[in-house]
Amino acid sequence: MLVNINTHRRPVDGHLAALAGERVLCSEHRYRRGTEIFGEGESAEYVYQITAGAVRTHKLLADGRRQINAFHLPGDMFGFENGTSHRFTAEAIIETNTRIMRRGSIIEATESRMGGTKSLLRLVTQNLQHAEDHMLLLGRKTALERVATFLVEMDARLGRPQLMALPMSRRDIADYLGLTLETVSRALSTLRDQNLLRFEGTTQRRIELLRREELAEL
Amino acid sequence: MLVNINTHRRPVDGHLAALAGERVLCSEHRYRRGTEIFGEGESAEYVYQITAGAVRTHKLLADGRRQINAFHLPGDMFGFENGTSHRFTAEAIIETNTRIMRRGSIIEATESRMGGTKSLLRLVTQNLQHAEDHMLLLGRKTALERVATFLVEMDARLGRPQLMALPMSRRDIADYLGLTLETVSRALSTLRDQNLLRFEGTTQRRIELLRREELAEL
DNA sequence: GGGGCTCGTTGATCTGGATCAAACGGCGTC
DNA sequence: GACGCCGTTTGATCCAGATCAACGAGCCCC
Repeated sequence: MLVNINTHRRPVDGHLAALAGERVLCSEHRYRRGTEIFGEGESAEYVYQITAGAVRTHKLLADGRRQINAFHLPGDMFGFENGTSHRFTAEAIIETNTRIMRRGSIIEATESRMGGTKSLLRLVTQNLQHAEDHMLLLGRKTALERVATFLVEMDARLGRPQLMALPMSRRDIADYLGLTLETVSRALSTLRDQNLLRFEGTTQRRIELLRREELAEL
Repeated sequence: MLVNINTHRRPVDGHLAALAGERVLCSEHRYRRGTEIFGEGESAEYVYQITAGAVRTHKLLADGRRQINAFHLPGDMFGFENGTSHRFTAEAIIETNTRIMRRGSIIEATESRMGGTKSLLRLVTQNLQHAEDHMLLLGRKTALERVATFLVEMDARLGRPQLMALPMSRRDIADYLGLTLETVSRALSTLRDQNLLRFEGTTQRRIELLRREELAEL
């Protein structure tokens, strides 16, 4: 991971900077498509916020089975850890820019600021809430429900665009939803056949949702 | 027959009380077996810490499918919320005593105390860490692996007793592991047949783990 | 003591999604 | 343009775990 780091002060905008205030050092960092941001077990020095791009965080079992915990999009923060080392691996799905700051700085900054605890707590409980919702999906939903839930989630997080351009592969989606890539592909085809969505062009990663309400009620 | 599962009481050394300091009001509350502590969607006024007993937190789908997020034992805290309402239901599995305090009080107390943010953050990230581990289990482990993981988790949390007295039913375990109760029962019988565990008496809820290492490496 | 619970185990069968396999484009390289 | 490499779709088959069903043990209440 030998990418140059430009350390400088950032203007207040977005969660991380706003939380920390002007006094705290943030630096920017760029990752190329497919590169690792940090690995499971590495020491956790920084907290990250995405300014552009997309990141996946996952855990691996010894035999290669992979579970993606979450996809992170611009504005999202990740890398909060309980102890001193990361509990999962983070990788850039596409070219990604991040803003990073030291864990310690965040805590200090938070303590010296009224209301800071509440905002910091909100960032972490947002991750927690997502994890809780995802456990329900993984434990109790069918393949079709999982894929529909995924589409609705991504649609909302991308701001309900006319055309949704997914950055991740079918395999990534499968590992996120606890399925195989074939099952994801079949579920998408089923939804297409039910006129709930449409593929734009031949690339299969651009999807237009045709009836959001019906998708959502799965 | 009422089994006392708190013989291995872990030091509750002041998580909630220490965090809050002496100034903050805590009150105690007792819940009978099977009663609801709070429901999904209710307003979230309090944070809870168990002093004795066991609690399950779950989400429900409209058709009755249930996913248990976590089992909470003495010393554990739960009820942290992002917004103003609970995202899941909490119920006492057995007779349970809790210490409760207002959300707001915790935040205030934390802010007025150096190092408080860090301890509070740890409590929440502990929940987050558990959720992340559980997603891997739900998304990518086999039935036998799930049950083995569950046993190892409970064993550790109960302080590795000679004899483990599980407070929860097979259905609770199944809804926690994303399985059916029959599959849980079969997995336990398989492990018994492999001499990895033994049922004590006829009640089936007292289990002695015979070879912890082999269980853990599943 | 007996009826009616609840809880757990075990057996038989079914099925949703995994696995194995093939084929199709798009894309980059030579 | 020909080739190989991905990523994706689609088809055929398989199987882990769900579902359906029976039964037994413990417990409560009358």
